[in-house]
Amino acid sequence: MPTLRAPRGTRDLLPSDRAAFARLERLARDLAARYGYREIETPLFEQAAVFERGIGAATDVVEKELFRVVPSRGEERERWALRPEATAGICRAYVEHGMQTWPQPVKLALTGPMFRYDRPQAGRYRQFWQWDVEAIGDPGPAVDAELIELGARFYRDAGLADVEVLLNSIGDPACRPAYVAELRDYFARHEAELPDAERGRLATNPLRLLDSKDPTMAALVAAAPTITDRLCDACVGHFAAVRAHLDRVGIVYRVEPSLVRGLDYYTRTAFEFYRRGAEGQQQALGGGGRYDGLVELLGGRPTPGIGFALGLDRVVLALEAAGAEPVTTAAPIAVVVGADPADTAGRLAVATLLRDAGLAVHADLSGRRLGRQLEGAVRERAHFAVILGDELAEGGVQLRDLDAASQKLVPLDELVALLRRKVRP
RNA sequence: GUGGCCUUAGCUCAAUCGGCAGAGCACUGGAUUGUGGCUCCAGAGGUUGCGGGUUCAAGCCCCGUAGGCCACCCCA
Repeated sequence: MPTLRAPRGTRDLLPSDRAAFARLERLARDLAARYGYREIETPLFEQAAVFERGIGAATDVVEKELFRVVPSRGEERERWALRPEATAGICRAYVEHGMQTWPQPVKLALTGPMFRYDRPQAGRYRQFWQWDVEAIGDPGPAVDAELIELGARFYRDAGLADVEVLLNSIGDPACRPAYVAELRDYFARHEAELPDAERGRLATNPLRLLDSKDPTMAALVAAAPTITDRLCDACVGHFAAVRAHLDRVGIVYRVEPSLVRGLDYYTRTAFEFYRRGAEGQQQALGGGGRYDGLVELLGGRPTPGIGFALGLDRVVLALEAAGAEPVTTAAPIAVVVGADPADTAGRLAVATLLRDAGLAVHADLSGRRLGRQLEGAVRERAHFAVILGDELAEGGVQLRDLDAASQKLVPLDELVALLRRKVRP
């Protein structure tokens, strides 16, 4: 029989990994609530058109990385895809459920797996987890700053000190087309100097040439016209106001004129979070931006919006790299062990009694001798062992304090009260 | 999609020139039938990623393939 394994680019989160994720998810949920964002859940797959129209058919995410879903029978004409990100699906839900009639802005948050068919690499998986936060219906600029501050707080509270905010404005329909045309002209004049790999982008997406990592491009990019100088008055005003708001709440950021985002729906504000010193690798810890045209693109009324997505896998990785303490799972309060290895029913009954009282209790249901059972209890980091033995005949058990290495005989019907008192002094 | 390195027990790794596949950790059991992380003993655990080839003989050499890691690309 061939070895069965998790698909390429996916992974099992074993309890220790899962505990680290759970901690981040708890933090995300708490912060979302504190900032007035409510949780939403959308399907793991959508009609492919949601992404093709929303994200843009010419983007890498849609063109190369979409996981298409083909049903084995029935509905063959449906074209579905696993979600590569959350924003498009959330905006689809906004339109579908008439959220424009809710008090604006509609502030939503989602935590869950995303899927991209890409070659796996350090910190890059085909199934990965994001915390996604969206504010739909507020043109900003204050909400832009609020959202960036929220993202920065998440990293700080998670224990990552050296996260840097990169900020840019990439214009809007009033000014970006002219800029893109100018940029295309500029690179076309220098076409001979472009590396082969980059030349194809001249026609498809000249903006992407700006964040090329090819060192031979550095001088060319540095001399290229910048969007910052070509923004229309409205975008200039918006960008300045976002910066002013960020300054006011004490967020340090770096304006990065070459920052463009890979999804077509972004307008004006664009930002990314990087570990300091790790820029340039595929080590973005998160990113987001404004998408004032997206809701309309998906069939809704013209509605502004802004959001970000943080990669939980990468945050866990960054925490490990930073030498953070591993997250430990809660130890049981007590382990029920027995002198008669065969009496699993007795141990199970006493454990159930304690669990009825709300205590976290493990029962050693193995057939091994008492010494081994106690050894196991200690290794589970339990504080107490309830030892079942001959005393049971008179309705008593030994309650052993594993930390103090002492024990005493207690009547079974006082065990719950006693343990509760010790656990919650 | 492109390139480089790698793959032996659950994990980390040995195995001389091509000559009987091993250790540590972890796991299970035992050490005078009721007491601790230690110690000692034992057990279990392998199609050496997979498929071919060369050879009397392949973990080792050759070809293919899958997977992992790293980089490009892209992004989280």
